[in-house]
Amino acid sequence: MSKIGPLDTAVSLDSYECTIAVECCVFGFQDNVLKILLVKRSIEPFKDYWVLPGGAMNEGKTLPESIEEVLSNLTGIRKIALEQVACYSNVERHPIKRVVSVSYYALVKPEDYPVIPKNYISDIMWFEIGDVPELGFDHNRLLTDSLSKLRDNLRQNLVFGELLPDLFTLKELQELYENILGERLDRRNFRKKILQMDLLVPTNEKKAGVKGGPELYKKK
Amino acid sequence: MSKIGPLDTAVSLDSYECTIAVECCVFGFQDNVLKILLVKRSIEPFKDYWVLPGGAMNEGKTLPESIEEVLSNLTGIRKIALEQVACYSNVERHPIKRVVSVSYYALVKPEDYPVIPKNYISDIMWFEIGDVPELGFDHNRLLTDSLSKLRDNLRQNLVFGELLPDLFTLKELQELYENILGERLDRRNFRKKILQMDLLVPTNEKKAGVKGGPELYKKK
DNA sequence: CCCTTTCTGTGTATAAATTACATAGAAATA
DNA sequence: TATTTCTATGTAATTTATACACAGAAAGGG
Repeated sequence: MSKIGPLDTAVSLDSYECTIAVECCVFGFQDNVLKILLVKRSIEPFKDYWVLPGGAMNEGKTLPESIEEVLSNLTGIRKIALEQVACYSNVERHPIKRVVSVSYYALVKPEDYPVIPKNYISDIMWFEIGDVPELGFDHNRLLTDSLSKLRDNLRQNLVFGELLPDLFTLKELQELYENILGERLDRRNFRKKILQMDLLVPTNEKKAGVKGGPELYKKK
Repeated sequence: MSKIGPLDTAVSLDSYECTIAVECCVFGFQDNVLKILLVKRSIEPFKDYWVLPGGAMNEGKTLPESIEEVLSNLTGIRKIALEQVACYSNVERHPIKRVVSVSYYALVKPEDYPVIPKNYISDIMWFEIGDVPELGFDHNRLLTDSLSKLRDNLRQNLVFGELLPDLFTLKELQELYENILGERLDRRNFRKKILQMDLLVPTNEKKAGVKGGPELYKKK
């Protein structure tokens, strides 16, 4: 095989190599607000800054597999649905070395995943979306982009992953929508629209402890 | 700085590194059909296969900058609007070494860019979207994904880049839409919808050589 | 136990957006 | 100049989205 030039599709054996990182916006829904899982770094750079959980892609693993591993190591979160958002390649986005990051988002039920800071993380916490501080690296940007993508997906389909319990009322679902989209919705129109999507099944059970005795639904 | 573990956001100085490639779906519109620019490889792997133009990300350049360089070297195409599509990381997607690819798409006027095969490319050609052969690597998949994204973008906004000349008739625009979306549209409804977007300006000029004397428009 | 509160569940009228569809006029061609 | 083939345009019908009010169910307090 002769010398390989820049036009060749990335086959050059001496082509420039670079660290690839995966970062994940883990969204949760708790106390009736949309939250995001952040971790606090105990090392430089950006020591004591909050950032999105993430880490380097591993040899022999795909990006989604690497994300799963990172999240599993950190939070016990496993087997969650991930959605790829974008790829970030600014040269100076990491102060020490060149890192290209691929971001994903995931939707989980916080109560299913008790979180404990491990490794080089000094703290881990769910933040309300409105209360997110200045993050390390360019992670505010990643979060903004992920939230936009989540909103788009929610508007177009009925995708809310594991943000709700298995059984939920239509009101709970509506509040989830309102929180993510950041706008209020009409109750009757929302019910009409959601039900005619034909993706929910009524269980004929009523939610206890709530006035009016609302019906519980589950995903089809 | 102490030893750095997997949870750290890609700061480890000895973290796994990997070649990153950029691949671009360059769409053009010619002879009234949507086309895609493909190049034929003259080296292994996938020698004599058609693939999307692409190449390794360069040290010190972002991904969009790297794409620009690759395309410029190959086709003279410069300063085009790029849209990021997705990132591909299957371990075995390149038969020789691990390569993670980030794909983009671009929309150009083929007549503006005479293409000549250079470097390790033995041929270069515009293919009709319906006539694309089996491509090297996983590039059929990349192409499919880019086309989906283009369709989505076209449906939602009025984005057709440089696929048309500066001045064009509404009929030409409609045919572009029909070609990309793969469906026929009603002429009157299309005109109504497009014009009320308020993104086109009439020029009060008529296109010569065409019966009916259709008005020429340009982008606002 | 009953009264009050607060939630659920439902329908209809209106407005807005989308779709279907036909004819008269302008430019080219023979 | 007659014919062909294209452009330009409006309206009615349908579908979709929005606004809105009241009766019944469960909980809580006295």
